Amino acid sequence: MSAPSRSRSGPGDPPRAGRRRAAHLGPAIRRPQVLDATLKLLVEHGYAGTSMGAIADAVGVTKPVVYECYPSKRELFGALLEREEGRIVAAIGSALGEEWKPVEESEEAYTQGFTALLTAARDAPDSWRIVFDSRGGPDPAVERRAREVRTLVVERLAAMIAAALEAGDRPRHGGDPARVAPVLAEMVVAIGESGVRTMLTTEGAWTPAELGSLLGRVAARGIEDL
Amino acid sequence: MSAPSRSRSGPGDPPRAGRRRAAHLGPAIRRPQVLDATLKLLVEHGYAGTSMGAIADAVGVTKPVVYECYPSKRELFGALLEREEGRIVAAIGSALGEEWKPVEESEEAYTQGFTALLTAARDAPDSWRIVFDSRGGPDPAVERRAREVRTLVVERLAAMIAAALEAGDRPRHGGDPARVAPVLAEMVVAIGESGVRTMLTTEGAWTPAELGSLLGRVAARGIEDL
DNA sequence: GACCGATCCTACCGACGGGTAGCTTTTCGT
DNA sequence: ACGAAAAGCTACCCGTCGGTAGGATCGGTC
Repeated sequence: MSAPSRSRSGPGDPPRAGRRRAAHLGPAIRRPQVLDATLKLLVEHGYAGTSMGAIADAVGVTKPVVYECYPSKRELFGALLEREEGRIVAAIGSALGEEWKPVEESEEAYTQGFTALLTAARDAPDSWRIVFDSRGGPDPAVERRAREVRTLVVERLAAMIAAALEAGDRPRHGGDPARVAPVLAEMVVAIGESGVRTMLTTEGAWTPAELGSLLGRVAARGIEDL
Repeated sequence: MSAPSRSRSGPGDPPRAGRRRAAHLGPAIRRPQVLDATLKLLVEHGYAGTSMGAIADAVGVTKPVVYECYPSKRELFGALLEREEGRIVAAIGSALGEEWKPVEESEEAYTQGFTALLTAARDAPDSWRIVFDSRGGPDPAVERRAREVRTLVVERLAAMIAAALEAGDRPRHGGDPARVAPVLAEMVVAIGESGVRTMLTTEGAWTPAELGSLLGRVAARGIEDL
């Protein structure tokens, strides 16, 4: 699970165990295949542990074909991040919704949000891992982008929570909303991540709706009357 | 922040920019220095991105000296993990305490636990990162060990939460405690991690006690009456 | 002040990874 | 059926990395 090297043994680069010549599909078709393979390997072995040769093998092709799709390793991973970032942002958008619901319905709002998030996470878990769990990044620029996405999510959530805190006219115990909201936002995101982990490790024991409901209840109760 | 290469430029291995010969300290003294340097680099660049040469440079020494301390890269990282694992387990022990407090005081129990955790995390943040955020591990064996520590923590917490859920004689909405407790445990751990992140990113804006109190309140309220 | 073991350093090896040049095979239009 | 463009493949370059041999230096001892 951790040895990224392909099954090599010969002296030169090409192991070419009796693999058949790959079909002539062309860069346009190959590019998404390359990204898919890269995503999988990246999650398993990290950036430095993922070699272009291993990616080529995973696609069932040789290195120059990969380089025909992306001119360098950096650009490949940059493109990958961009694609996953798009997926994440779209999912987050639908999970958070555009408007903050009234406080009375906040539990329902959280439940819906978590459910949407968990559904998206179940359908494309690696996309989430790459952003929320990004370490050992490609190079400073790409890694920074990954962190920025997370920061963006947390900030948007923080703004929504701050608005909700201020809207409520009950006594405040937690101090200044502007100070507390970011912490709570970070926490809500963490709760979402914990849900993703739960779904992945228990594999089918929970449905997104079921788990989302549980998480939503906990999050809403924890935050209300703060 | 992401280029693990040392400042090399010459053709061979040794850059030897005008560094002075290191003092004769010996393996026994050097070993902890090597572990410290390795931990720092590991957190920054991941396993594959951390070279023995870079470690040597960080210690202010050359590669053979590092190999005098640990016979291989694998063993070095194994020893590192063992040390950090010990620190973590000790901190967790004091954070969780030995007994589960009555439900009435659960908020206080959580607060104390989080505060202890955050204090430990503040004092040795990298120890935590390496375990909770372990990806691209050294080799299957070592990486597995890292995950086991996390699993252990979550399991112990789950047992305590399950006990607390069953002890409470109030109506249950969340379903079977044995099913719900692991999810909540995962969540509490996630909340703790979010607290660590908050402390790291806001750098001094929160004290462990203050933040621990906030997190404890949220966690306790979220879980009680479930 | 000369010896000696412990310690460190220079210089190197084989393997692997990113990246490329140029040949071979497939595919497709005519 | 044939030729050329498109796509893949082999074989290689160069730099870095894990790891090692053997010479240089330090620090204490007699």
